[in-house]
Amino acid sequence: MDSIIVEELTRDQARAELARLSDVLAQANDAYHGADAPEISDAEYDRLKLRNAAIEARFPELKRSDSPSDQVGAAPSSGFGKITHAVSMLSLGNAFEDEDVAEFAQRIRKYLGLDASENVQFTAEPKIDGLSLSLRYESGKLVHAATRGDGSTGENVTDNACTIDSIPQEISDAPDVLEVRGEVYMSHADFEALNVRQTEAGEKVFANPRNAAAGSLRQLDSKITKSRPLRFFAYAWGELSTPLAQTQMGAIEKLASFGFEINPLTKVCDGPTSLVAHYRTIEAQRATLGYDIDGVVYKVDRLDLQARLGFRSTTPRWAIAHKFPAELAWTRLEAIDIQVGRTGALSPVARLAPVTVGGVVVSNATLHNEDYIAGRDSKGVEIRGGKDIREGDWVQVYRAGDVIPKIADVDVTKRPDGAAEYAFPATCPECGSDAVREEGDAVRYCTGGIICPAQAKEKLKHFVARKGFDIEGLGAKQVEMFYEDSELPIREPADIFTLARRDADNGLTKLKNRHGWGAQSASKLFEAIEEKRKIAFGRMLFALGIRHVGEAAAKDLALHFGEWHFLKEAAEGARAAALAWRAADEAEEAERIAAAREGRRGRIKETRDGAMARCAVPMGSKVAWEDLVGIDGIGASVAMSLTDAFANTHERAAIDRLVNELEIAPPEAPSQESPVAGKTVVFTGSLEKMTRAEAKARAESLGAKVAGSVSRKTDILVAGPGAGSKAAKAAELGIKILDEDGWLALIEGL
DNA sequence: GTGCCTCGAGTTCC
DNA sequence: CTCGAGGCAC
Repeated sequence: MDSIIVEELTRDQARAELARLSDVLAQANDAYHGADAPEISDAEYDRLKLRNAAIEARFPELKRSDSPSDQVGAAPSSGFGKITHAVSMLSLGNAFEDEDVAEFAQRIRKYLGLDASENVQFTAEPKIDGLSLSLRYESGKLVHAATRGDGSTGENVTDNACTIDSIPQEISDAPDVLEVRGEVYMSHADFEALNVRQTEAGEKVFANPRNAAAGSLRQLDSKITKSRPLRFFAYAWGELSTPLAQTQMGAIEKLASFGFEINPLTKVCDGPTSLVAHYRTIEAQRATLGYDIDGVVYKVDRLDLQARLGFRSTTPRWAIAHKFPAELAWTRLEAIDIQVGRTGALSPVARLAPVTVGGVVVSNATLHNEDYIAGRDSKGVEIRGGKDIREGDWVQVYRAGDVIPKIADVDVTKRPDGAAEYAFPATCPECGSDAVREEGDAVRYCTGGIICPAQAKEKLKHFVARKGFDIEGLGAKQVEMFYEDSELPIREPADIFTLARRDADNGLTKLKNRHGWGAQSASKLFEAIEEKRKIAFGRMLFALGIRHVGEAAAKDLALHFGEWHFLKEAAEGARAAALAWRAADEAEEAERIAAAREGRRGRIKETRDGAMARCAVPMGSKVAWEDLVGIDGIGASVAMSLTDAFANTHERAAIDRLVNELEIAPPEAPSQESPVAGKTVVFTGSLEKMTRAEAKARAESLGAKVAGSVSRKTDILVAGPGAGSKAAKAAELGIKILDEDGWLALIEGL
C-alpha cells in the first residue's frame, strides 16, 4: 500500500495506512531509544512521517488519537537530502527605473576603466517568475538536480527534475562536468487546468503559477510531480570542465544545442538605451506570453568582462534585474500593533483587511518605525507626500521585492471622522517599561531588558535558532511553552541545560506526563540538548544575541580570542575605556548640537579629547579596548555592546550560568603548515578574483590574521587596483606588498 | 566628510 | 528582502 500515492488513496485504504504508519513509527521510536526492534533509516523515518501527515491532511477526520504527528521532539527535518552547490547560486541586484539601468552600465564602464569610445554589449532576457534549479551533468548524464536553497546549499530534487520534459537526462557532446541553471515554471494554461483538476479532486487550489510550480517540484512523491506540467528555461551555468563559449549569448545558444529550451526573447543589446527599449518590448508582450515574468535581466555579454567584474558579497557586478512596477491593491488598515523584538526594538505592524496583491493574500504589512507612520523616511524627507498612517485608513499595499508587504499610499479623503494621528507608545506594550528613542536613532527600544517577557522570549528563540544552538525539538513554539511553564520553566539559556536535571529531581516524570509529550519525546529532547552542550565558540557567542554581535562579528571575535575567558577578560577590562569613549562620544554629540544651534563651527576634536582625558582610563583598560577595536570588522559600537553585556549584572550572571553548563570548543586551529600561518595580512584596493569575504576566509583558514589597517605588525599587504594610502604606508614601513596574483601564487604554493 | 559595501535586525508568506 | 547603521577607503 506504501506504493499508492496519497492523492489516490481511498478512504478505507487511508484508514488502514494510518494504522500501519502509527505502528511502524512507534516501533521506530522504540528502536531509536535502544529497544531491540528492527531499525529504519532517518530518511525513511522522515518519509513515513511525512506520508502520515499528508494522509491526515487529506482525511482530517481519520486522524488517530495516537497519531505520530502529535509526538513532540521527533519532527522530520526534511524529506530531501542537501546538496552543496559547486558554484554558489547568487541573487541579482535590482533596477526599478530607467536611470538605474544607465547607472548600472556606467558603473561597469568605470569599473573596467573604459573610455567613451569603447562599447560594452549586454544580453537582455525576460526574468521568469518560477524557481531556480541547478542541474549537474557528468559525462553527459544528469547526476543531480538541486534547488537554490540559501544559495550555497539546496535540496536534492533529482527524481522530480527527471519528470520534467524539457530537462534532458542525457546530453551528447557535453563537457565532462556541466552544471546548467535555469528556471522551473508553469504556464498559465497548465496552471488553470491544474487548478480545475484540484478543485474536482477536492484538493486545495494554488494561489499562483509560481506557488504551483514550487509546490509541485517539492513533492516527496515524484509520481505527483510527473502529473504536474512543469517546464524549464536554461539561462546560466555553474561548474564547467570546459567553457561553453566566449559570450553570454554564445553560451546560451550552446545550451540550446544541448537540447535545453532557452527563452526566445533573449537578445543582445549595445547599451542602456537599447536595453530599456527591449524591456518595453517585453513589457508590452507580458500579458500574452503565457507565463509569469517579473522583469528583464541584463548581463554583460563578454564572459571575460564578467570575470573581470566579479562579485560583490551576494550579487554579480555584471548583471542586474530590471523589475516591472509592483502590483498595487487598496485595502483598509484595521489596526496598528506593536511587536517587541529580542533587542527590545518596538516595531509597528499594520493589520490589514485581507487583500490579494501579486497573487498572494496579504493581511499584515511592516510599518518600520515611528517616522515611517508619520510620513518621513530616515533622513526626515517626506514619503507618501508626507501623509501619515492612521487606524481605519484606506491604504495602498504592494510587495517590496515581491515579498515584503509595505504601504505605498494613503487615501486621506476616505479617512474616518475622528481618526487621530497614531500615537507611538512611549512604554513597552509587553512589560510596561519605558520605551526610549535615542537622538539620531530611528527605532524606539524597550528598556526592560530581560525583565521584559517579550525580549526574553525572543532572545531564547534566537538562542535555539538554526544558526545558534539549533536544538532539535526545541523551536520557537516549544520555547513559548516552556517560558510560560510553572513546573519546568525555561526563562534563560542556562535553564535549557538544567532542564533534565530539574526534571530528574522528580524522577523524570514531569515532562513526559505532559500533554503531547511521552517518555520517548521527552528523552529525545533531553538527548538533543545534551548533544549541544559542546558548542563552537563563535556559534555560542552569536546565540547570546548581544546587540551588534551577529554571525560575522561573533566568528571574528572567537577567532581572535580563541578561548572564552580571553574574550571575557577583554570585555571586562575594556569597560573603563568603553565608558570614557561613550562619554566622549556624547560630549561630541552635545557639542555638535550646541554648535549647530549657535551657528558656529564646533571645536569637536578638543571636546572629545577633553572628555577622554577627564575619565582617567587606566592603561590596562585602554589596552583591552584597543585589543577589541583593533580586530578587523570590530568597531567601537560592537565593542561597546560587548562591554555593556558583561557589565550588566543580570545579563552577566545569566551568561556565567550558561557558560558553566557548556563545553566551549575553540575555533578550529588554523593550519600551521601554510606559508602565511601566523602572518598578519591586510587587503586593500579592489580584488578581482575573489570577494573580500572570500579572501579573508581563505587567508584565515590558512592561519593568517587579517587586519583592517597597516601597522608595524603587518607582514603582507595585498594591493589590488586602486590601492591608495595603505600601499603608500606599507611601502614606507618596508612591508612586503603583493598583487592579487602574487598572493594567490603564495598561498597555492606555486 | 562622503560614499561604497557588508552586516545586523526585523519582516511576511508559503 | 529591505532598511539602517557600522566599518572602512578615499
